[in-house]
Amino acid sequence: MGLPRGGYGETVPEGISASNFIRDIVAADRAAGKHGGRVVTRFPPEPNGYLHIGHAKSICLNFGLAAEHPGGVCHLRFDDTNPTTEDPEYVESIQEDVRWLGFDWGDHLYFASDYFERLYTVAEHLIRRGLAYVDSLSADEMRQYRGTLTEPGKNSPYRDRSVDENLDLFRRMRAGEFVDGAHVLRAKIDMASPNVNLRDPVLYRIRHAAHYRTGRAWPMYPSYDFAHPLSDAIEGVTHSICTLEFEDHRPLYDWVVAQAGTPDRPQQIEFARLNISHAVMSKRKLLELVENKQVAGWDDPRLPTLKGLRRRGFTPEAIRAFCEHIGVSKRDAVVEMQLLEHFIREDLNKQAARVMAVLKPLRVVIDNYPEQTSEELEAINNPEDASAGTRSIPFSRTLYVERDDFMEDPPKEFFRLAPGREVRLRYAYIIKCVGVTKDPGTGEIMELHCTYDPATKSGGPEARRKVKATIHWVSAAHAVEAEVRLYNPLLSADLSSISTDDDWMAYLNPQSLERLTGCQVEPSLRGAVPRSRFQFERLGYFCVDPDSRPDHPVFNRTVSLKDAWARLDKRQLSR
RNA sequence: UGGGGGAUCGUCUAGCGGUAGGACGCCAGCCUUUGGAGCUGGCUACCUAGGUUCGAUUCCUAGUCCCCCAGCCA
Repeated sequence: MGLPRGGYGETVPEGISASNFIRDIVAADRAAGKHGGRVVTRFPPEPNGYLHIGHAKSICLNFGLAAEHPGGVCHLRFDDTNPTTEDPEYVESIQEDVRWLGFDWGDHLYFASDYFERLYTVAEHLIRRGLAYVDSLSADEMRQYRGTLTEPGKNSPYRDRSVDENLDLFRRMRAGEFVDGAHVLRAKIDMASPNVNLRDPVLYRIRHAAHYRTGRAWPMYPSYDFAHPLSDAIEGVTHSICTLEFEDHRPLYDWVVAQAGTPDRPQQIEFARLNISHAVMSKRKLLELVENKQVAGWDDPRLPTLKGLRRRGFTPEAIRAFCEHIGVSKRDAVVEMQLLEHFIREDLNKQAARVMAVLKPLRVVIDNYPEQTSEELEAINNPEDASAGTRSIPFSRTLYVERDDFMEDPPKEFFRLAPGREVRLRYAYIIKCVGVTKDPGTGEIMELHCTYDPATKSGGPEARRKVKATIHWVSAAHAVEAEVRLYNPLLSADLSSISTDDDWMAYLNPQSLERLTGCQVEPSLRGAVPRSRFQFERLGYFCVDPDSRPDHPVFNRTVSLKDAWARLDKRQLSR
């Protein structure tokens, strides 16, 4: 399996690529020899936050496109044109996340801030050609002059300043002679345009702020609408792929790109951003969650950030498969969380070693099993992968089973353990429940007494005897105590269905995190390394959290197994 | 009421004038020492109304609904 790469000359066939409208455009352009037959894309984050799965869609699209075409390249460019929001921490984090996802930009790491001098030159060029002017309206006044969606704007009184005056003012802006907000550089396009983005957009604003890379070298900074198209042009990007909200910036993009003076002009193509049901995706809301301590941080496993998903136990392969599967279109879409879960289950089913872990332990004593002794049983590590081999697990007189696997008065659809009933202990024996010990005060079930049938041992003479259910267990004396964190949807409703955005926090699911302590896991899990992934048989996929310590293992549930019993249980069961 | 986009199973998506396909999900069954996985079968869709055409999801016209835009954010 080849990993998608951004370097020249590398092709990557990874699975089957479904067609989408952007793939079609790029392929057609290439076939037609447009852009000299090159394919150059870019992933252009602003380093002002952490990446989430929505970014993964864009990353997969851009790097994927480059990888699909011989000689294709995908750049990683930081669009760092706003010093007040950006931080090198994010630059690091974003690179780490893109790499973790499995992509490689090779030598093609760029920063818009590296182009500041060149951008400045283009701006002066625009001024000389009468295509840009220094405006001295206040922000408030500018808003008024801009008009509204239905009324045209009107020209600023400064719009007709001479080239010389503009040049002088602009140079003094650069020299730092003016305070923030005193002037801006605007493109001279059309204040009456029905597209408000064309009503003389701001190209430069004065901002006496230190930039994390250029420091105090610049007292003014280019806006996105100016820096982005030019950066694309400078880098020789052929296809500049962005999200739908930039659709009506495209005429401006083209206008700016035409000023770059580059032999080839990049083309902007827009697609719909990713939404996932019951997930918090907006930067603002994620920040709110983190700042209000509703979650443990940006890597909280309940968050759709790449760091959160990684800590949750997701694999890059599953995320890439998901991104490939959801496709690319221009419709506002909400993908169901179940689809993401499907892809992580599919991947982990193939990869993850099976182990036994009891989350809510109920003590079981096998009355007819000898005391002070134990035996080793052989267990299969992964039925999907014979090469994963086997391991041995200890069995003894006192065990733990899942409390949910016993019912004193079960409905007929329940075929696990109950008084007088038999079940198989996975890889061990068939046992029969012969007694229930309860707390005399509370009536709570404290312990089960069972008998075992030695002939039913796995591999033994009656091993093939059928019982209705097989349950997991651990030997009490050998088990390792662990903490297990279960995650449920962060939101109890779909944000897209909520009318007012203000009180979205009211929809936070108070049960989104369940911390289980006193769990009992099989001894092979002792010392499991952080981030390693397992299937806890019959329960789900779990990974070792970085919070784990040798004496205190902590597991995160990545996703539960599909559970036919849980489905039955939801419908009202007949007793 | 300006401009730019978008409407196909419950969800995501394919289709490019010729029987509307796939995936998730759901349902039923088989299998099973994970009520997992796997296997088999089934379920449900072209926003509306006109028109063009032998034939329209596709082309045309008129509507309807949804999203985005009035930062010196990106």
